[in-house]
Amino acid sequence: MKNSNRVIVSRRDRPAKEPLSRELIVQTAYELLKEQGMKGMSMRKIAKELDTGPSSLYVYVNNLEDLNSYVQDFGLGCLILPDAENGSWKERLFGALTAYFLLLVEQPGLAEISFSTIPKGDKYMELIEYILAALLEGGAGSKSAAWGTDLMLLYVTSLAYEKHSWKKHDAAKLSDIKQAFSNADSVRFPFIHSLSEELFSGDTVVMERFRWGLEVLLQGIKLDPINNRQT
Amino acid sequence: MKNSNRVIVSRRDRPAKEPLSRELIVQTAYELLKEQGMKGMSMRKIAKELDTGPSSLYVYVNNLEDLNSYVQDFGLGCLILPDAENGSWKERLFGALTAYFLLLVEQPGLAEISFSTIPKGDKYMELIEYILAALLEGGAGSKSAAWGTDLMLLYVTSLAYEKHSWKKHDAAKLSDIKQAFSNADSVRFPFIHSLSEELFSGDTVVMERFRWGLEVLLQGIKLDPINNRQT
DNA sequence: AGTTCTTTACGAACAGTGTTCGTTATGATA
DNA sequence: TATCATAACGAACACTGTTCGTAAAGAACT
Repeated sequence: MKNSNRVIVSRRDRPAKEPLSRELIVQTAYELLKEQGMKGMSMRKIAKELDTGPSSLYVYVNNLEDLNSYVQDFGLGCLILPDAENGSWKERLFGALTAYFLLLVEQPGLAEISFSTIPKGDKYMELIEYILAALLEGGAGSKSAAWGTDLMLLYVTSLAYEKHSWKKHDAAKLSDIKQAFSNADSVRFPFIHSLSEELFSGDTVVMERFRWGLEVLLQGIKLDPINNRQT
Repeated sequence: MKNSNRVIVSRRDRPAKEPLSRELIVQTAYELLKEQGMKGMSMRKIAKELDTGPSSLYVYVNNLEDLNSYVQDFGLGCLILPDAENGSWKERLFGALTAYFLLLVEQPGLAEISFSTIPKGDKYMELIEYILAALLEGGAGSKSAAWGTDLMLLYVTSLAYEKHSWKKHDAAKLSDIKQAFSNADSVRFPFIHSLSEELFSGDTVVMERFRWGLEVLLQGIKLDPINNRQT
């Protein structure tokens, strides 16, 4: 209609543009996610990157939420779990969780996306299986192992996301909050006042605090508070 | 200009409309948050509810992030901490965290907002102070108490948010995932396969699982894995 | 070859979003 | 009564996810 006799010439610099595919879309999306976080991974920006319109993507992907799942899977592809033959069960457990945590910290977009997306990819199931196995080998009961796996993964994801979320805010506001804590009314909030250092020390020694949390969780799980609860 | 001789008649049904104020905005926003979650708490919807334009709100609030903080504080106003005189330190600790958890579960919007917003209100500081005090009374060291407080609050918020996030997805997709777990390849994922019941049981017995997690955390914190770490 | 049919591509539009700007109205003070 | 800071707000900007109708390209079949 409006431009019937238009020249059908490729609108892109590169001569033969790679045809669209879900793989290509996911890769491009992940690239944007790494660079600019979830905010930069919009349908329109992905489409622009692929030199097409946003509607073209919907051939290969149902909606953004779907794409999020695929991208999460794709990102988890970089996760390398420790060899299941070597080391004690605890070393393997901590090794896997640390690898997962480091990946989320290095790619904060992945941490971001992992919170709003229910993981259902193969790689994530491998991770669950790996941790379940380690906990069971460590002597945990069925329920403790299952709930403990959930708990540990929740911990890792939350901590990584929290770390990212705090980093997003400008340093100015952050030090404002620190000040609010150390300047806390020592009458109403005596403990916050005196422990403000410790409350924020986790910010600088991330890995130490992470490791501490793992240790806490593991010790608690091993005690199995369901079976031998001490009121 | 364009409509100079317009009739200056109140565009609203109610005759004398309450003048704007931050309080009123926050209240209205919280009402929307309770009804429709964060998605329903947009500047435009709040403005519409107050029968005005979105730009009017910016007199009393810097931006949406700011408003989120205020709304979070406002919502936390409903939190009732157990009387600090009665009961053991553990009863008070669990009482406070349970009250917080129940509030977040009853008002999922609050859980949602608590994740994207750094808490800096008075009410939240009261909560921190309360838990710090309980842990210290329970015999935790400075660092354990501080990091333990963070850990327990992170746990409560994350679990409440996770619960909400899962509920948002239609039941169809959710049972799909459950199926994916119980149908998991029993060769690649033997443990997931055999423990799929336990992995999902937390969905139905929320409070039991919540309580279990608290117990796990507390046991782990009490052991203070920093000072007596057993490699 | 010509015709049909399905898949892929994509421009335009819809209904939203947060935020800013410039102008108007209001109420208190000088 | 005149002045002036503040409050209110319409319009616009630059975004967002998603849908719809149409156009092109290929494959399959007559």
